[in-house]
Amino acid sequence: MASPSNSAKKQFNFDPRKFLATIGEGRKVVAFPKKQTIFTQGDAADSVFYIQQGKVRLSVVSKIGKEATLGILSEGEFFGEGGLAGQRLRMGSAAAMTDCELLQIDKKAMMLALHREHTFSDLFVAYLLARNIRYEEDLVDQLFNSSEKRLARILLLLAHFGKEGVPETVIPKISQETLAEMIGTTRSRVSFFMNRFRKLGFVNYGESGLQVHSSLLNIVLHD
Amino acid sequence: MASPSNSAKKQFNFDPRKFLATIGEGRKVVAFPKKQTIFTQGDAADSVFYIQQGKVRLSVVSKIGKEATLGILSEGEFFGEGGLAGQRLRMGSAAAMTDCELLQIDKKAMMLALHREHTFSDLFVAYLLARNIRYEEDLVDQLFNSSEKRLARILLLLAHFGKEGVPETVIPKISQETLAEMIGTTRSRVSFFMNRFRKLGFVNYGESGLQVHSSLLNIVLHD
DNA sequence: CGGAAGATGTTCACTTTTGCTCAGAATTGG
DNA sequence: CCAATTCTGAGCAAAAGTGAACATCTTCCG
Repeated sequence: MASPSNSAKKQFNFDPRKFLATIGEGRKVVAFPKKQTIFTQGDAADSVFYIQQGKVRLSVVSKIGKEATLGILSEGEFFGEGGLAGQRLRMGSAAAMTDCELLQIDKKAMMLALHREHTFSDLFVAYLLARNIRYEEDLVDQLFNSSEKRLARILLLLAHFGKEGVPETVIPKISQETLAEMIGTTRSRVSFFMNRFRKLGFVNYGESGLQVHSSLLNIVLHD
Repeated sequence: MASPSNSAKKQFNFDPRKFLATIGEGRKVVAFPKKQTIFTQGDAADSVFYIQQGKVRLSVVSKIGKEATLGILSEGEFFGEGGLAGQRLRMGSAAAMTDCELLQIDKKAMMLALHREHTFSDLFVAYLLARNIRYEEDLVDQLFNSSEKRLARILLLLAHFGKEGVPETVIPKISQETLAEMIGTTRSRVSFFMNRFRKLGFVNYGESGLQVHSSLLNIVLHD
């Protein structure tokens, strides 16, 4: 999975941050400590965020209180862009998973910049395309696969597979609860499959966190 | 659900087709009769389509041959835009559900136009935002709801609810098979729920096709 | 250090869903 | 018009997933 910032660089060969800086008034750098809420479902949707540092979790709560996690975003990604499409209110919540440094851009300033700056517009289009692809893949995954496969896929994605063949450490702390919310199942199910994966040698709990072995791909790829 | 073309018009106040016409070389109008394949999973992804007339179904086939329907698109929507984000091959298939008139735009021409024409770029961004929102909603629906609720939601969306309070006729022909592929369940399940909905008076098979009553919303909204 | 709060591992009775199969209805194309 | 498909409604056993409970483990702090 190419991250949006990477694909933007690859295709257009420039650094997003440089162009974001040219927006001028209507933007500001904001810091959020770990666990802090950035915005909540129901807030006014009058700005867009760009992640300079850290990880952000997007989630939604259903009428009956069930929670779902839509994604975990990292450096170089945008979020909260629903307002640009006319949504008045936030349809979900965003929270800092680590200490974060974000660029908060007013909706107005963002729309002006998109209309004025070719390169910025190119960047944002590249981001939206990448995000579309990711949502589409997540949806396909939900339509096709069992919860065991969905869990395996999310673990591989979180481990940044595809960079090197080397087993890489997953984001140090991610609870089974959050994993369950991402794949749409219960925590006890996640616990059950995690133990199975461990017994089969696909993952292991090292001191530096959870390690994912590429052989886990077998679960995803098999039939 | 606002269709992309509507939201583009609402926000930017212009007609997409006018600007698409300015692309010049690198685009052509193509017609597809009902049921014809437009492109197939695995084809080279070297162009983007814009729907001028008709309805198009996007689908994906899994390794084991299961099929999923990702969406049914209408006039004013783009599809096949994955290539713009660097995808070399089509990740799914597209087929005409009705006789269609499409605008096929070369990837190169599209990227040039996006970079050159402010208004075209604005239009495309609006489309991508709308599409993102729709995918996000579909994903949330999958994460939260049972197949019964997912079916009810899809029926309401297909019936264009929100336009008038009037019960509207669903797209004349949509098989239970396709419905099943859209919500990620089996056809027999769809059959079961459709009968239940009918017995409860939420839908009925009129001579003009399937009619959806707004009371079906109760199924979606009730805990 | 010692709670308190948060994670995790496990179990278990229930529900829901799947994956068939089969037979009748509705459509479609000669 | 008939024959061949393609839909549809049903039923059922097996599989998967749910929700809640409860007993450890860990971590975090005062």
